[in-house]
Amino acid sequence: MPMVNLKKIKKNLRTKDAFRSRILDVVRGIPKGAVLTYKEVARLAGNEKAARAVGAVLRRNYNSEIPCHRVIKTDGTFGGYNRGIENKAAILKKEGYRATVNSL
DNA sequence: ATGCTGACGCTGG
DNA sequence: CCCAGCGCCAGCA
Repeated sequence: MPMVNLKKIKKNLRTKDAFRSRILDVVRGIPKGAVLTYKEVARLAGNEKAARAVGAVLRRNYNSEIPCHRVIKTDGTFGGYNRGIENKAAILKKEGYRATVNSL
């Protein structure tokens, strides 16, 4: 049973891997009825300039525990969705989202 | 290592 | 209002 390699863990914190998990963490925390923009998620994940990368990560994520349908564009449009853009719109409507949660 | 691509964002025209 | 041009970053060939 090897003990945890702190060095490696620490290094991971500033790696793309970490960035990715932070994104997922953030998205996982979006409450029902609310939505965040890609930019917001990027900021909460540590890099405001990485909005585009956020999309890239979410696009490749298929974990149903992650409500990636609650992430939309800054201009208010939906953006894309793995399981069908229509589905995304439908779900959001059903959840009755109001505005973006900038205060997180 | 290098070059494209894309669920983005902002500035102009 | 619509669109092209740039900048940005991670993912992948």
